[in-house]
Amino acid sequence: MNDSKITIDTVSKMAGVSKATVSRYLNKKYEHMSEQTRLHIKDIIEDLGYRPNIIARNLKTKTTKLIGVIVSDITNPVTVHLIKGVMSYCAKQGYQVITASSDESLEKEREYILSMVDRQVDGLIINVIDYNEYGLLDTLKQDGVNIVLADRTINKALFDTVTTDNYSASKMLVEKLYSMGYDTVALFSSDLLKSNVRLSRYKAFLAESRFHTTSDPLRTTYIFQNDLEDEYKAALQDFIANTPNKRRAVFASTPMALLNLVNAAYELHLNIPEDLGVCGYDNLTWTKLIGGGITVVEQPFFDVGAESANLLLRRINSELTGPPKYIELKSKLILRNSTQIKS
Amino acid sequence: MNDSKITIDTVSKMAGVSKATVSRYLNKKYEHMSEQTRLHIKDIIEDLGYRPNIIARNLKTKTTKLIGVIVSDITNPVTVHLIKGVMSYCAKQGYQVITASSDESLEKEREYILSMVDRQVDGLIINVIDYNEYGLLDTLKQDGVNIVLADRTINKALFDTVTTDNYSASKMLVEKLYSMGYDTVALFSSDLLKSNVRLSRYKAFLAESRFHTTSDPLRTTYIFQNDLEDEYKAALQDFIANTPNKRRAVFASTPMALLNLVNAAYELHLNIPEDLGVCGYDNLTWTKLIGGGITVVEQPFFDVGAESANLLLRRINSELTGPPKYIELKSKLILRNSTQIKS
DNA sequence: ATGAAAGCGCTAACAT
DNA sequence: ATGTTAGCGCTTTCAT
Repeated sequence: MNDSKITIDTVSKMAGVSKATVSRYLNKKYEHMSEQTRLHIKDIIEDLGYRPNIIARNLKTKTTKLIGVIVSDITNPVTVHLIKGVMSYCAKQGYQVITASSDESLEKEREYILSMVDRQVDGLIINVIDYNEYGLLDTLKQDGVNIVLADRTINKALFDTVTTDNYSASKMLVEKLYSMGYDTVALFSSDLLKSNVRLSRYKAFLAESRFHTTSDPLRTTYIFQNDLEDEYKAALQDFIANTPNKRRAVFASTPMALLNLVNAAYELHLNIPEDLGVCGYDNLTWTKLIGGGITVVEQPFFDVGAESANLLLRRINSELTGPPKYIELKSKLILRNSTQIKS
Repeated sequence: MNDSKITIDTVSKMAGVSKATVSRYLNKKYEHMSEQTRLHIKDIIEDLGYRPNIIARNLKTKTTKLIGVIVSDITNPVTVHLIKGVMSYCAKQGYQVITASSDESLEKEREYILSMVDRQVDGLIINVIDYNEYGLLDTLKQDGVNIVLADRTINKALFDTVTTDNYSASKMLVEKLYSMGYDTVALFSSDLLKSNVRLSRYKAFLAESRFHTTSDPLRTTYIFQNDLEDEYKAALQDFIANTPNKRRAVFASTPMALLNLVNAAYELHLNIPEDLGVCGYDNLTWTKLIGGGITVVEQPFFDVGAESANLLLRRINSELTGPPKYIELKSKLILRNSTQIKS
């Protein structure tokens, strides 16, 4: 590949020292080394343009400084920030990242995990498939593989986990809507069974709603199995029809629901925020601009990634021992025009 | 990590054969091997749950089955499809992908490239920083590193390149607008100097416009240095004011420009498509729904990634030799409501 | 059809 | 402060 002829042997001979000394230099073990030889080796290495063979080092040290990241869908805009967070933290610590997208397939997830373990990654950060049975992960853990779960959780007691405060952020959002003056709030959610993240938001909506209204919040809860445009339109029409003369808002608990909701409002010629308050997950680029800005919950996915990496590297270096950590990072509520109540 | 005690040696002893034979089995060199030993080794390996040490293999064979991908910005929604294309193709061929995002920094790009080369990746797919001076890439190429440039180009004559038909797709779009009945088309573009991709679209706009209108197309060309909302609003106002009683359309040549344009139209209470036809790059999720759907050019980024990987792997395996290939993949024009002319 | 043995390029005990 | 040496776990010639 590069001038693979130049090895540590070449350097040691050119420098007139042993391989061991060169190796010490490479690993910055300068303690018992004369400044003279250190400088000399430095020169030789630069002259030669020598670069150590990482593979040989890996074989010897049984550590690769490679972290495997498996995400459920790399195409999801928020996932990318998670990956970026991991990469950013890892880069600082001299680790590199190998990524794979399981595309919501358990089989692929399994395959990639095994393949990464075979490659001797020092640890794994996994954005698991929902309702993973985690048999494989459990086995790997027994074998001493370091694993951190990011965003989606399986079993807090078993695996280090970093996620966001879906429940409390959703509660806070609903609370905020009522306190700003809305008197009825609906939930628009994509299929609940697919994800416990969605489930948390759903539960938060129900729990918080009961503090603010006497009517059954289930009556303004709309779940969409297939995220079809028409379903949203019908649901929104229903909500409007059932809430005449009310100050109403809709909380869309996924980005897809939010986009469909905004579109339904547009098609029904409902003005945001005059006829309808709108808010939801996540802070995607378009939410800043459309409709004069849409109120959203922003999940700190970069931080989730970075914190996952932090946890993982500390486990790897045994700076962290003991039972699994469960870390819930705080989301941010971004108030925008779409929930500016106009009385 | 895993039961690293189990090596090829363990297997060979358990099976009562030599390491060489086991190695042959692992590499599927069954030609000169009795079915009996083959099956026997298979059993032993399964019983033991043995998995070969990839690092040791890499050291010996000087090949890692690892491909490095460096993108300029992993946060860019279209970039992700490129990565996915690479991963998908590589996975099929038994290669894995190591990714890094240079975040538009030449220094980071350089650092990641070197680090990947040190890791002995078998090849590199790079979505280069614009206006890269490519000195490093050139050197690496000399040293025999396989490199494919994806999306952004440097020098067709020097590097295998896979990109999209920015010029011709943009021309086609402008042509389409006029042939559908618009009589004046404006270009909204983010800063040109940052990217030759944008430059191609700009040139295409000018070239094609001259076929359809006698007025100077530069008069309806708006370039935004900073992508500020107000710049877009002012530009749009200007365009509207200068084109009374015209059937007008705007071509936004980047996703950012498109989003800002849609927002400006909204703020100025201009209806799409009644008052203004709108179209642009790229086919992001929100363009499907907002405004009843926005006409866009969809670049085949998944295919760009897959084709890049294809080219690279063929170079690696010497199935492809000779001068650099330059491949331009066709974009797709997706006509939607936003350019439905209403006379 | 299979085995023996050398060696990939590095690190780390152990010596000196 | 530096050198010697024995591997790490594979693959691959060369024998047989």
